[in-house]
Amino acid sequence: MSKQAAPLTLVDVTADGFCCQPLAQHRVPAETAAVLAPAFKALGDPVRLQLMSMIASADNGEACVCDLTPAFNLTGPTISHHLKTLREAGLVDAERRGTWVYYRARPAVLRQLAALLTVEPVTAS
Amino acid sequence: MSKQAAPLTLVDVTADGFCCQPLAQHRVPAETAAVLAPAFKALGDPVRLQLMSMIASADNGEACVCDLTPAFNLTGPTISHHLKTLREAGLVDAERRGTWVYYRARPAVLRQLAALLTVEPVTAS
DNA sequence: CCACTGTCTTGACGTCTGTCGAAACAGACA
DNA sequence: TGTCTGTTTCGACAGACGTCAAGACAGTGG
Repeated sequence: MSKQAAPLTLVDVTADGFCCQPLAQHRVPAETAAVLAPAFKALGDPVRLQLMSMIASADNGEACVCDLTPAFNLTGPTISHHLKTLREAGLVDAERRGTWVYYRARPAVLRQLAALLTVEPVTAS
Repeated sequence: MSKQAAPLTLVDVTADGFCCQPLAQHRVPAETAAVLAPAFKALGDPVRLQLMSMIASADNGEACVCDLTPAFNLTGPTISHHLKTLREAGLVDAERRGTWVYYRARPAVLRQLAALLTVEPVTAS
């Protein structure tokens, strides 16, 4: 993992306009790559990709852990670990309301990742 | 890594229309997640993200290993390993022409990943 | 045919990751 | 207060990953 021994400073990928020249138009600088790669890495696990989708597509924009966990054949701690990974990657926010904890997606970050991957319509080689 | 012990069958993510309902609109099924997650994982390393960008943004659409390697403080084998990862994830194609090997991006796959991450403009909650 | 250059594969090493069980923590309710 | 339910943290383990050095392979040019 490319010496990411850094403390994982919870980089603020949220700030709109941080980056996101389309990857195919301008070469991504090392600094930007170091910041964005963890977000892609967080989505690089099938369980987390589904979790992210379940949270982002939830009716009221948020999903309870109690709804998420039963959807997988995994233990509570494992789901909690994956959610922590998504949280540390800046992809979701967590909020405790009474007994349950609710997770909410951060659309700005998703938009940035999408913008980075955007490719011209056809380019016709 | 979530039992991805599967042989990594070089899934044909290329076929347009394979997937890619926006992640935030419809819950991603497990099957789709299993196919797409490796692509995100491949982009989850700063070096590979830069390699991908250098290849995708290259002038004639392709980049020679001889141009890629000197851009990093890494040995040839290491770069080769990362390129193999991108290849196995279906993100790039390789072609040998004479002495040099050229890598070329696969825009269709990038478009699919971008589509998956696409979020409504603002949603205004 | 034989060197030489460029690229890839192999083998090895330390680190990180995904998973679980057990235990700790936070709120709700009686 | 005490107990119960839901969630996270801790400790541990097998397996995967990133990196390199050494060797193998492919093409070029003498």
